Amino acid sequence: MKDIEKKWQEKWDNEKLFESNPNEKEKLFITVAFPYPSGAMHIGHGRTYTVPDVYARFKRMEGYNVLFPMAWHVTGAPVIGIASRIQRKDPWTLDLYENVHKVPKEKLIKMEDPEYIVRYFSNEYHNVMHDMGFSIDWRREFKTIDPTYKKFIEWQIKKLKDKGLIKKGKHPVKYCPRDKNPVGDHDLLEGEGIEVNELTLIKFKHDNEILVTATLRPETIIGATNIWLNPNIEYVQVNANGEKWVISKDAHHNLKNQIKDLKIIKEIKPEGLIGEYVENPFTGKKIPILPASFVDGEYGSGIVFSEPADAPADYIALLDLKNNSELIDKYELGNIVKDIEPINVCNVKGYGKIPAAEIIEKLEITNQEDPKLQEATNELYKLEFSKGKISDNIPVFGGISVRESRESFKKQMIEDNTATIMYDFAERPVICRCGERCVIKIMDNQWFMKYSDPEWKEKTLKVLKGETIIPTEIRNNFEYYINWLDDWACSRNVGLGTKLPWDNQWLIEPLTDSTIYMSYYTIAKFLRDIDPELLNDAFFDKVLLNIDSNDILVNRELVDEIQAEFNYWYPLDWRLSAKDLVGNHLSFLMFHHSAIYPPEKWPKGTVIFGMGLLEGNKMSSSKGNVILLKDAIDQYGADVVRLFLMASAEPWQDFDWREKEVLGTKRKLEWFKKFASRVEEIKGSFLNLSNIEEVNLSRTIDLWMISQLNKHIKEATEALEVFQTRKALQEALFLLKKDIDHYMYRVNQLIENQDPDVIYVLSTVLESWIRLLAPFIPYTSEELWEQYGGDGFVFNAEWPKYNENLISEKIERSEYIVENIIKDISQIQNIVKGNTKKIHIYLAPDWKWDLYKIADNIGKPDIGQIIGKSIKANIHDDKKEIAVVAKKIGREMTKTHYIGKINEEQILNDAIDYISNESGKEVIIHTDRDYDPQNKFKNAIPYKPAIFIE
RNA sequence: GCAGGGGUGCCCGAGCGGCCAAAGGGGGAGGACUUAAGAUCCUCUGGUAUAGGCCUUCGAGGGUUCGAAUCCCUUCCCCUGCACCA
Repeated sequence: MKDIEKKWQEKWDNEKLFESNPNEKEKLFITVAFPYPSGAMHIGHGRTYTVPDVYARFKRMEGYNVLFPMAWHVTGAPVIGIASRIQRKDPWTLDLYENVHKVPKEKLIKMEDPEYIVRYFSNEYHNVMHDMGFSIDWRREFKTIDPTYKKFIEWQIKKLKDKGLIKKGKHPVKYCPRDKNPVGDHDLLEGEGIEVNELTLIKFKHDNEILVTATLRPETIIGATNIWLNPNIEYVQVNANGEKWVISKDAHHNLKNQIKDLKIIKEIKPEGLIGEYVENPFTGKKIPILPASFVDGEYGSGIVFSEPADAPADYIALLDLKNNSELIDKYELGNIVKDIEPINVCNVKGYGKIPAAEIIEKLEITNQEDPKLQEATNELYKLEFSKGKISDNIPVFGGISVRESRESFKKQMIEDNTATIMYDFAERPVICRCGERCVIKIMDNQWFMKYSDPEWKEKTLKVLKGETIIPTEIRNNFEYYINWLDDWACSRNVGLGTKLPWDNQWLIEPLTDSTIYMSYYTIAKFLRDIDPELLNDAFFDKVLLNIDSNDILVNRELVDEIQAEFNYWYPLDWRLSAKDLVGNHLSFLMFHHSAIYPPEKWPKGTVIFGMGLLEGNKMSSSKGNVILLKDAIDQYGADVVRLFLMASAEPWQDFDWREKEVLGTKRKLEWFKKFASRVEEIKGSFLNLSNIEEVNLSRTIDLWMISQLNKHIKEATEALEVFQTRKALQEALFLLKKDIDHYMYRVNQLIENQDPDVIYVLSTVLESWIRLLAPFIPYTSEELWEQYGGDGFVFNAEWPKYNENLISEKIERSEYIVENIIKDISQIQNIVKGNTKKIHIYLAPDWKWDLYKIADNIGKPDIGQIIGKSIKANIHDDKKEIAVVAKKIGREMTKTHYIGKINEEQILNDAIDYISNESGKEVIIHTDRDYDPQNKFKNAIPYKPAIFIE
């Protein structure tokens, strides 16, 4: 197995079969999203890259000049994190890379260098892809940190900036203060998937300082009855742009990343504030500061205002306090507390004036420490947000939906400088892998791609409109995402990558640097030999956009050649990628193509992939639940892996790697090889497939086999055209094999006699079959092709053509009738259980065929009409019998379509030995009622002869 | 919550108005071959029936139709994505 793989790899490489250059043939350019090589390649990746390879090989056999390139996306931050974790000897990371990614120890220590990591894995990817037999033109391979590629990216980003599609702004990110880095979910020890909430900070004046409260519901400011402080946590006074804010100490830890120069002035004792009054900035009303234990110092600002009508926590805290005489006495709050009552703010169906009170009662919450409080808050929050309205008694906003009013309140208060925005995690804790508590940091001076720009969106939708999307359902997703995409932060301050040409402190974000790189493939083989310094904007303007200038530094002839190559291959015919990239990468691709290229260079098709499962569970490197592709190849062979991956699911469906089924696939492949040698064995001499002796077939079963072959070729071809690899293999391998099994079983006797027709049929099947499977199992196919006299490489062979004339419905029906008779006989024998000797088969007389035809013309089982027309046509004398048969045919016709009269007598005589063998009885065929002791002849109808067993 | 996609026989999955008791795998049962095992091939794998039939089934309920797994409505459940991350 290994030997054969090595043998063909060498031959393919030596012949440079995969190197594609412009020629007179029709071109086809196909790419898959390039991998980010931060780990070893597993079988999930194997599927991703096998699909385009199969398609590329198929299309080459169809006569296209196909370009299938590959490169490595190494820009970005993850490897930086990995490298530093390896440097830190983080046990989890070391274990992952040693045991899951199987990096040898001596290489692992070198992975303290992020560039080494991507070098190591891209190299490994390359080798595994080579072993898989992928027909990649490796001359065009590159990494996204190559100096020449960086030049291309600089050109691209400048183009977008010139077009006004990039702007400055700021954005909150999850951030680790110790690593001084933004963190993604994969960088977290705890808190994966936790969302970031936008909170409104509302400022309540207290003397010369401001108590800053945080809320998700700024509209409830109208119903604020008091402020809650937690006497058990630490508070500080900080300087915020000249204002003196009071917030919790923990809040300062987070907020100093969001507000510039947020310096602590002094510590504040919360006890001193309790019982004091502050001013509601919206209403001007004075409200008291009161103690509450539910207030979380880590969340928001560590201070909240109380709106007991709609916030269950506020409501219960108020009750708690009213009943807590100890606390009231301690702070001397008696007079203050007793007067506080909830103020109605929202109305929502199903609740009265004080929704918070009702939900607390419903969930049986008894105090502010109750964990169910969260549930109550969430439920009411969602309900009021989606269905609530501001109460009519409230001026200006009365009757407006909660959803709308929230924005108005927020906007107005921010304008009045009585509020501002902050961000916080929806839940806690969020811990970085380094062990540090994460915060939300506002990255300012960020650069953004203006994906919100309506004109750009519109143009992008045009790109989408011109594309074929497979599967078609995904088109809706694209539309949705393109419309929904907001401005995208396209600059980063850590990671590998290209710097922003006009703002050197920033790196270009990795999804932004990989949007039109498919164009780079077409010219990469030239650029690798050119000094990057010569690759200025003028060069790319000329090559990619045909904008001429005197600034081009590269030799003009070469520039022309490069430009011609780009124009030959572009636009991209197919882009393949995984589902999770629909909302970003694949949409960005459309955005950027629309912005930079003219319509004739816009992409033409996109295919979306599903995920991989392993024995029914989600595949995941970080959880160790993967099988490395390398190991799979070693264990089963590349062809088996390819075959399984292509056969078990369509590309866009999730496939499930199950060892039992992989082994089944392996057996099928072995069967195929054996079949080839079996054909030669039957022939008894050297089998030369390029020189099959023609014969004239006459037996139904031989014609049937040829018909099936052509049918399967047709179906497989049509399926492959639209990337249905599973369906294609279903036809080209499994169903065809089933038919071959059946055929060989049927002609068993003839095989022994070396019947020339059978040899012809089998040779013809084999010859087409090897070509049919060549895109899927290239090694096996080349080997068999060579062994049985194929011409040249099967790689270059012509894709098998089906002959529509050889696909015959009547032939197919004939075999169906034979099989049905055998099935019916066995069924009857099962029921009667008696001793039987002979089987009589009665064929339908001509007039019943006429009747079937009349019924078919009517088109539906309308018995009355069938009888009427039949009598009128005078097909038979006995009108009663016509009625009986019409009823029968009426029932049958929906199941068995009329396909014209066929010669049942000949068909059954052809198969009489077979039927007799299968049933173990003597078989007699009758065309009349000469011998009909049980009156069965009358049961015979077309396609369904009557049976009598005696 | 919003958006998209699904629920099919023991399991995975095809089918998306009548050839549907429902392709193809896997698993199971029986048979042929073999000293045996494996591999391979054949048959069966919803129920029932002494003549090829009948009955029940494609998440649940209702409807359209001569006819529904397939179309429409209602309902329950599951999966994926929701961004600054490749």
